[in-house]
Amino acid sequence: MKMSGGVEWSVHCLSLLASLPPDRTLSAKRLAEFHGIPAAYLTKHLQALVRDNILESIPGPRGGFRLSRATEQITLLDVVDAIDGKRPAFRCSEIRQRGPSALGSKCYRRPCGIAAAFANADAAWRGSLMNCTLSDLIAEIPEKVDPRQQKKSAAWLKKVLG
Amino acid sequence: MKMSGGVEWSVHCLSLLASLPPDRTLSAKRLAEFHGIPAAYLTKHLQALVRDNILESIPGPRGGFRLSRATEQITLLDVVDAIDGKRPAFRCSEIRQRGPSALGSKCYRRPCGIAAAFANADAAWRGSLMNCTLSDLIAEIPEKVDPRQQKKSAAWLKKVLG
DNA sequence: GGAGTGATACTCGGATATCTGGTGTCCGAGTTTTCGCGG
DNA sequence: CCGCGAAAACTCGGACACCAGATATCCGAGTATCACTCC
Repeated sequence: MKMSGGVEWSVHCLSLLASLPPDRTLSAKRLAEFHGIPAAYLTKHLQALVRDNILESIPGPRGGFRLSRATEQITLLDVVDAIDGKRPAFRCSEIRQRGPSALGSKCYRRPCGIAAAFANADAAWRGSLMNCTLSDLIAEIPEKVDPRQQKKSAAWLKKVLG
Repeated sequence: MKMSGGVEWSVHCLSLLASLPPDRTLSAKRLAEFHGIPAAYLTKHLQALVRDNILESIPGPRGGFRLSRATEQITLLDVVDAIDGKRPAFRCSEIRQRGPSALGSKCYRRPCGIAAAFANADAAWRGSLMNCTLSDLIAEIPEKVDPRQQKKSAAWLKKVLG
């Protein structure tokens, strides 16, 4: 079980986009350059974020992407749902309805106990992700990120925003 | 993000194995027949359970598989780890160490805040699975499974064990 | 009748194909900017 | 000097290859059983 690597890219990009002035944008090319990742593939994921109303895209020169909502209104769960899909990891294939001791389909109105247990775990996971907003992640940058890197990032931003 | 379908098969098989008398076994062929799933592929997953000391395998005629521990000592997390692997779904690729504003590798002793957030969610998920034992699942069978199916299962077991 | 022995049938176990989904890349549609020209 | 217009350059967006891991299968190694033979 592996989550798409695009989730990690997306969260880092959102964090960077949150640090630029209002109404300014960064193109997919710039975002990819900053993180050292392939631009074309990153674009694919950014489009998914646009579809879920997490980012806004501006076409043309001086265009690019910017946050569509306040950082407090963007949770990690939103990003995971947009990139990796909303379907749970465990999917009940109803094998209890197969085999020699199965009954008719009408006898299985109650959910399978095994599927329910995994649904609980999934809910706990989603709950944890839902409680972590982009704002929370940004708030802990000053204490967790090396000040020198913060300086370099700010300088890079100043240069490309020119 | 999708978990291996073998996890579902495994839990169902473990539940069935828990219901047979001590020192009796069921072969992979029988287990597959009961659940209506391909036997050869099921064998692959059962072998993984043997490797993690959840099942014991007996070779030869009248051989098969049986639980290696008490049902209270087998959690859903044990099964997931055995079948799907112990690696977390989110894997930090350390993209913070890449790009134009990165520093030397020695400056990243603290874990990435984003990875930490996902690690928390993963811990919540694992905690939920760890708290659900095979014994718990079996305990709720009488109230959740149609009595007719319980009858048919018992009859099938009696036949193949005969 | 009982014990020994060989063949047998059934089991697990690992090595081998196939296939879906994620990964990565490319080219086209659209829009804003910008440069040049004319008034 | 100012307004207009066309070309250009840069952007996003979706369509097209590639690759890894899961899915599915098969054949070989090993062992308890069973039948047969011999004592």
